[in-house]
Amino acid sequence: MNYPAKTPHSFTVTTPLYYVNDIPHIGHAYTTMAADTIARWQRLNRRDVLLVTGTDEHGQKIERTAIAAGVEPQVHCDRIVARFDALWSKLNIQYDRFSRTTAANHQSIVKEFFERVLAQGDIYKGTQQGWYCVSCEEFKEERDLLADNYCPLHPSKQVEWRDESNYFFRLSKYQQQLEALYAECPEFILPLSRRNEVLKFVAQGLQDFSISRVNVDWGIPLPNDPQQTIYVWFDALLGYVTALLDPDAEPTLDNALAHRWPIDLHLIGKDILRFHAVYWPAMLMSAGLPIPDRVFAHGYFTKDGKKISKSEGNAIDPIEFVDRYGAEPLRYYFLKGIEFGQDGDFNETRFVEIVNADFANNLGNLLNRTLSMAKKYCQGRVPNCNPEDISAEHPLKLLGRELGDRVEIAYNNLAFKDACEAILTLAHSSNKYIDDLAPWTLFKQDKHSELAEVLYSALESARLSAYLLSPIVPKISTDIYQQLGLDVDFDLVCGSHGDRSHLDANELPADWARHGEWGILQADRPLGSPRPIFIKLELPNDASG
RNA sequence: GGCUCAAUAGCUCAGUCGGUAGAGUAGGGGACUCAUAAGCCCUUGGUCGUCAGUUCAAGUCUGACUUGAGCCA
Repeated sequence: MNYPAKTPHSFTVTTPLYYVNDIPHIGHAYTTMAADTIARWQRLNRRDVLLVTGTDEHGQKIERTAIAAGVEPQVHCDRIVARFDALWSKLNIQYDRFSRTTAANHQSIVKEFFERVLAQGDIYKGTQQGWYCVSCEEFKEERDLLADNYCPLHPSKQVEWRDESNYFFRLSKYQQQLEALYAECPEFILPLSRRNEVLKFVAQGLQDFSISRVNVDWGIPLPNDPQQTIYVWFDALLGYVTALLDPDAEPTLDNALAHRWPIDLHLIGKDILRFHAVYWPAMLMSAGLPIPDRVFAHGYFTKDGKKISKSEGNAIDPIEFVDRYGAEPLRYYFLKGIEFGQDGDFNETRFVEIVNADFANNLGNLLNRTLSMAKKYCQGRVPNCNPEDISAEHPLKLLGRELGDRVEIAYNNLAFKDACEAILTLAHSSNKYIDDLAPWTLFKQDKHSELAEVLYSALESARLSAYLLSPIVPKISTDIYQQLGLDVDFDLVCGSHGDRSHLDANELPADWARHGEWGILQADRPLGSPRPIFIKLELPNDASG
C-alpha cells in the first residue's frame, strides 16, 4: 500500500520510549524538555503537532527487576510509568501520546510488522552464541569484557553465556541502501559528529542481528514461534508506530501510518543512536516504509565536571531540583546553558547565575521598569504610538523585525542556545535604548510623543521576547503577556492539543498570527500591574563550585 | 589496541578565505535613577594545550606529542 504523504501542516516528534528499569533521572528529563520545546514551537507556528513519549517495558532486565521487587512485571512497569508521568507533569511537559510497549494495540502492530518483514524474507532462524549482558540486553565481544566477564558498561554485572537458537534480521542486506540513505539525506543523522560515527560504523560492514529471545517470558511472542519473544529493541522502536494510532482506531499498520508517517524528528540521547540510525531505518526498509526525516542525538552532561553516576552519589534528582528551583529555570538552563548536541556540564552556581542574569536582571527588569514608567507617565496604558510611524532605522524595530526569522532558524535547527541568545540581545538592546533616551527626562521636558515611542518600543520588545521564549518558559512568557494586558496563556495555545477544546475556548487575539513580528501592541490598551516575573534564585549556603 | 573529535579570559563558548584575539557571565570602577542595587557605560583577565614546520604573516594550515571526550555491533 502507498501511504498518502503526510500533510506539510503536521509535525511529529518523539522522545525515546524510556526503559522502565529504574525511576526517571535528569537525562530523561533533558530529552523530554527539548522535545516539549520543539513541539511547543511548532504549535506556536500553528502546525498540527504530535509529541510522542512513552516507555519501553519488555525484556529480561525488567522481568528480573520485577522479580527482585517481588511483583509482577506489569505491576512494576505501572509503578515506574507513574513516576515518569509525575515528572512530566512537574516539568510542564505536554505530550500528546504516551506509548507503552505493553499496550494491547502495540502487540498487534508488532506482530503485523514482524510478519511483513518475515514475508520479505528478512527473518531467518540461526544460532547465537556468545556473552550476553542482561543490563545492556546485548551480546558482547569477549575482547570487550572486563576481568572475570564483567560487562564494561555495567562493571557490577557479569555477562552470561548464551547458546540460543534465535531468529535473525537480515541487517547485512541493507548496508548499501542505508549508505545511500545517509548520502541522500545528509541531515538524517544530526549532529554531524554523530553522523560520522554512524557512517564509520556502517562502513565496517553490518552483521545480521538477533531479534528474538528464548527463555524470556516478558515480551511479545513471535507470531511464527510462540516459544520465543521479540527482542526488546525490535519491539520498542515500533512503539513509535503504535503511538500514531488514534485511541479508538483498529490497531493495524495501515491505520497507524495513514496520516503522520514518516515521523519528522526522533530526539534521542547519543547512547541509542545506533538503534535509531541503523537498525530502525533498515527495519523500515524491509517493511517497505518511508524513513523518518531526522534523528537528532543530543549529548550527555556532567555534574561539576564529573560524570554523573549513582555510585558517585552525584546524581541530580529532577523532582527534588524542581521543588527547590522550579521547572522553568531548569528548562531554561538545559536549553540555553548547554549547546544542544554537545556534551555539557551542570553546575549549580552557573545555573543560578544564568537564570538570574537573563530573567531577573535583563528581561524581567526590562519589563518591570518599562511598565512602571507606563503606569506613571501613560496612565497604565500602552503608550500612544503607532509602530508603523516608527522609523525603520529605530534600533529596536530594526532588531525586532529580523529577530523572528533568526529565532525560527535556530529552533528549526534545535539550536536552543542560539535562539535564547538572539532573544536576550533584544532585551539588552532595549535596556540600553531606555538608558540612552532617558524617558524620565523626556517626561520632565513634556516630550510626550518621544516618550511614547521609547516606552512603546521597549514594551513591544519585551512582548516579542516573551512570545519567542514561550516554547522554553511558557509560564514566564504568559506572565509577561498578562502584564502587557494580553490575555494569552501559552500553555493553552502551545500545550498539548490532545484536548482541542482548550484551544477553541481560549480567545486568542485577532492578530495572533502576527505575534512573531515586531509591532503588535495596540496604543491605549490597558496594561497590567508591574510585578516581578522572576524572583532571583539563591544558592543554598553549603553549595560549592 | 584502531579510529574520530576537542583543547581560546575565573566560567560557558564564538572566531569565516591565514592578515594586530571576541561575546555572555563573573570581578573592578564610573555616571544616572524609571526599575527586582536591577540596568547603562568603562575596565582587569588570554605565550589561543606543548614542540617543531610551511609562510612576509598561523588561534586558523602540516606533523609529532600531552590531556580529555567519544565510537569500535
